[in-house]
Amino acid sequence: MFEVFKAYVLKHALISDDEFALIEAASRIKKLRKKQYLLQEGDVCRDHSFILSGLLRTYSVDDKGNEHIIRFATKDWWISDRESLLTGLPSKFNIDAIEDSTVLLWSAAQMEDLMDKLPGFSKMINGILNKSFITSQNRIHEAISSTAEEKYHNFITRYPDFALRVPQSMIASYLGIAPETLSRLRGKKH
Amino acid sequence: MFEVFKAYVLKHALISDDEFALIEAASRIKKLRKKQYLLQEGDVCRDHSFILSGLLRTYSVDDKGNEHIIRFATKDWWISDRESLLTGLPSKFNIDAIEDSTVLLWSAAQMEDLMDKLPGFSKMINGILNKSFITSQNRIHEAISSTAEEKYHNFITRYPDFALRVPQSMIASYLGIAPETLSRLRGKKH
DNA sequence: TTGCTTTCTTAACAAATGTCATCGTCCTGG
DNA sequence: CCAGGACGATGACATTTGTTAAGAAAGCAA
Repeated sequence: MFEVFKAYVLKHALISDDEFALIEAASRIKKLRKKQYLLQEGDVCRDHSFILSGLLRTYSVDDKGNEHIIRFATKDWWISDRESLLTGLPSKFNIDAIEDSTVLLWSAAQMEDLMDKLPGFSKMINGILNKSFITSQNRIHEAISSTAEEKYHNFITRYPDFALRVPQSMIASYLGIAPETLSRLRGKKH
Repeated sequence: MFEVFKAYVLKHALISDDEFALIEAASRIKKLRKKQYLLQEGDVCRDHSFILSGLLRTYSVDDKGNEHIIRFATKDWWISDRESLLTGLPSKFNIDAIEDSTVLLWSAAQMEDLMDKLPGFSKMINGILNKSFITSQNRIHEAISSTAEEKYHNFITRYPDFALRVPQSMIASYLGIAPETLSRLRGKKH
């Protein structure tokens, strides 16, 4: 399974076999069944996770019991609560598996160590962080400037795969609208 | 004016005087009058900017001429369009000065060079990027899970300074609501 | 299969927000 | 100093969205 990760890294950086050996030695593998938590609200997030297979989501639950999905993540994506990871404080978010999944884990300390020892790896990780930030900015832009219909259209255009693998109520949650509203939008002619 | 930047950096990293000399040599200073653009939609963003004084905003303008403010930024904050900076493609956003401002600039190439040569500086910049990403995630969370009233309340709590220096119509734009809606929310008792 | 759960749709109504227009105040540039 | 513009408040009305409830269709487990 580590091969999936290796193939991913080689798309972004030049890493030698010796370096991969270090990275692999510091990693753990974890299998998750559907609905299983990778991180639960109130716990401290201790690991960076890379998804080898499956589909996960990050979400919060409010006072009324409503779930709010911050993001979905699938093969070749990273997932964690960076805030909890950085501060060591309990997480506000849950991460769980929407489908049976497999992830690679590195503790914060291990990741820090790897990044100090392997500049190429560090540069890659920070490049990914930069792209993640850009994606976030664009999502914020969309959230404040688009109608619900536009948001939905953009979602299925940008993530056609998720649209097939995820129930519509979760898409509504991701977009910040009620599931009934999404159902109505879909019913309308364009 | 470079002293403002130096004081900021020393709060986050250990940088020697020699290193500061390098950083300063690569920088340019720019003064902006109120309403002056730092970046205009359609232009390529070429610089990382650090704000020495004043207040700026990043925003887009839609088909109907409505402005949507992605973020405000003031002294000791960085501002740029990271997407345009990374890709070299024209920016979707405008950045302009809400107050007379002064900024320090580094071109993308200069910044890259500095980060390669100065690991401590690089680590600091990436640490800031990490925090920016966390802030973005929290804003996304708020956008999809809070009412307009909660968003406004959070804004004035988190950024009391901006609430005083920025017209309410801009706050409304930042929150993604019509200025009339914000005016009504304010009119209501808490 | 059968029964249970999940998912999605639809309807009726309430609440929130947007749009358009008007008005008064402040303030600032000429 | 004055006039025009920016800013904010408010009202009337339209539109969108949330809420509650009910039911149909599909999937899943015993």
